[in-house]
Amino acid sequence: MGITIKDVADAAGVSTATVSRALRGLPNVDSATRERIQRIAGELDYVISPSASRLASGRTGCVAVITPYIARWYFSTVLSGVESVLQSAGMDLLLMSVSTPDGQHRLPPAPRLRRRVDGVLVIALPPQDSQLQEVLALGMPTSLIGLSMPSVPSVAIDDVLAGQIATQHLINLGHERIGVINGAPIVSPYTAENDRYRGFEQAMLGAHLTVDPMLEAYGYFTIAGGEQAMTALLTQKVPPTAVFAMSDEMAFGAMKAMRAHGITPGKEISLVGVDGHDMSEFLDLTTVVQPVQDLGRIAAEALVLQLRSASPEIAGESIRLPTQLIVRGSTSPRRA
Amino acid sequence: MGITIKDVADAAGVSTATVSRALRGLPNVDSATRERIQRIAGELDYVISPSASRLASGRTGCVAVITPYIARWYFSTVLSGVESVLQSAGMDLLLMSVSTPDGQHRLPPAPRLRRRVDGVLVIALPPQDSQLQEVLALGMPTSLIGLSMPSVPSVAIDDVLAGQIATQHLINLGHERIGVINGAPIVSPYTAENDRYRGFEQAMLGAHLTVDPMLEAYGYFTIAGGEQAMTALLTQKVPPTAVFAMSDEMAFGAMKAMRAHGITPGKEISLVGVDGHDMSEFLDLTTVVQPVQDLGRIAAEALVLQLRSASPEIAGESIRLPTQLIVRGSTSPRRA
DNA sequence: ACCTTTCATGTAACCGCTTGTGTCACGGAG
DNA sequence: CTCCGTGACACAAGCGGTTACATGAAAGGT
Repeated sequence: MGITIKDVADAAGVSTATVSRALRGLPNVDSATRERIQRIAGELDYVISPSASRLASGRTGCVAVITPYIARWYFSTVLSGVESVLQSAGMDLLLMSVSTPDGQHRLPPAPRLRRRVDGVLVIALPPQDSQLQEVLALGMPTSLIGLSMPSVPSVAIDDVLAGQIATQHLINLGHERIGVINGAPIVSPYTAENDRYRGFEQAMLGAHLTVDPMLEAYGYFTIAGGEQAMTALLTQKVPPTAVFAMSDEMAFGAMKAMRAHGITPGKEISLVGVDGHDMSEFLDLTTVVQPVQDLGRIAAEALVLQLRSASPEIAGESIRLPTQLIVRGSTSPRRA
Repeated sequence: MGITIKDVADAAGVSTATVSRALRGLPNVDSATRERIQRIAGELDYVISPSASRLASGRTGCVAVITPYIARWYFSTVLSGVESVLQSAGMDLLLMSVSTPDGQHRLPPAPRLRRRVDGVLVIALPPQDSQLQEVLALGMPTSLIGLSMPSVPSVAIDDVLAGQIATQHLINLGHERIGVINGAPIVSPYTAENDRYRGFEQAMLGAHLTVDPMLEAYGYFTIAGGEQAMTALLTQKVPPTAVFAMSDEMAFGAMKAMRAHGITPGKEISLVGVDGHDMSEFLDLTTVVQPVQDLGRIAAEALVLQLRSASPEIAGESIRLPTQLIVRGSTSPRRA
């Protein structure tokens, strides 16, 4: 139905091989010939057939992005960074979510990746996740975003440090009874929340403060989760004077719970989050900002580079991006 | 390198044609043969090569989603609905943003669609957008989300009605000087903001209230845009007693501006938005909720249906989804 | 002046699957 | 007992590129 490479070849009076070389910028094509072919291809409005090209060359020019959520701030922001790079690189971005919008598990994406993409980018899937394991077992170029894992290239922040910075900020303000709003207590190393928690512990220990298990609460990484956890903390006999929430969205939920209890964040109780969520400025939340979009961007760049160089086993290195504490109204010195 | 259909055929002692038919559930295959082939394919861990299949059949099994933004709430939420459906339908989702994360224009996506996807889903691109025009000119099955346009199938809410409902709510509360925070004043029909504005006008006229141009302000569809617009309204000699913001994010910005002026939303000035943003409950914003995820879901379902039935010219109908006013603390009766 | 490179291009064999067209055996109708 | 319809498969021609290899002419070395 469409115009094929043969039509272009005939119109230019050359063979399809030459057209193929000319259009892809390969060497050994006379520049005059190349230009003529390009012109004719343009006039004919010729577009290469990806399927045919892929079949013949073995390369798909596709990268899959696998993510647990699409509609959450962190994930969509990473995604936008990834998309930006892949698009400029001329690669197709296949989006696959690991779970339904309702949070239910779905068919594992791994089988759908085989022979379909050249590389995979995985956003914040915990190392022990079975879906992630299957993807890694495919043995194709893969890098992780927002999570580090031994022997797999990744782009992430130093979560231990982030937790440390957030906690140290509260300590510097004179707080001693510091609570934590954490994700579900999964027994797994290498997750962001566990690293942040370790940073918290280190800061506390460094300041000779005790980590009180009574001041820890758990919930989902959502507003509702944070709200629930904060409510639990507030119903303690002696609530904390400051709280470290593992994410900004949890911190928002914590704010909501505080308000419901007549407490103003940054007055009676200080609150610090992690993320640098779009809304954090608006809500005057002190937070450890991470360069979320850059996470995606840099991971995509590294992957593209790896695919281009066709170095199969030179798995890229892991990259750590810096974070930054932004102090706002939700934290203040401990009241006397 | 991988296992091909030929390997399966040899192992099963049949021809590749039979394997192809058996694996795709086509008729005229003995059920015993089919099962044997399926079993062998499973044992061999055979996966069909998409490129080859696409080349031979002419169908790609891909749908492109074109969106102006990825990281904004509305767009990522629509996207999650779309992805959910496409994934269950076994179709690949190609994500393409029309602009960079910084908002700069990018190479038009249309050329990259040809021969690459079977259908296109476009999220909230205004009808006069050149990129949209190019996509439509491709003549492939396309449907629009969040925007209606004559002769192109779409899934959207009734934006006129949404504007009317929001405004009527303010009118019912006794407000007469009602301001509007609108998007940039583009001269184009069919955009969501223009329709919402028309709904606003209709409600005002229906209540015999005058639409005061001095009470209209413009800004981007972001927090910053809303903040800026609200600031403009607040510096009027006689500010409005109520404001209709075209989106929740603009309303958030308006709240920010109000606070900066020592005004509490819902007390001195009432505020209503449109969207049902995740944060609207948290911020106690009255809003006209639209089923954003369903927008994407239903559009994707319609497109899949159309592609399946292979009815090329039966462009699906346009679908209107309902909205719902949720009254919260940001609106209250006009003060005496 | 002759032989070897080098460069531009043509030839043709795939890449792995789909599908229209045959072929053959079987079974019921005449 | 022959004829024909039908179901189950096999055959083979594409689908539209890519690429190793062949070819021939021009350029360069001795």
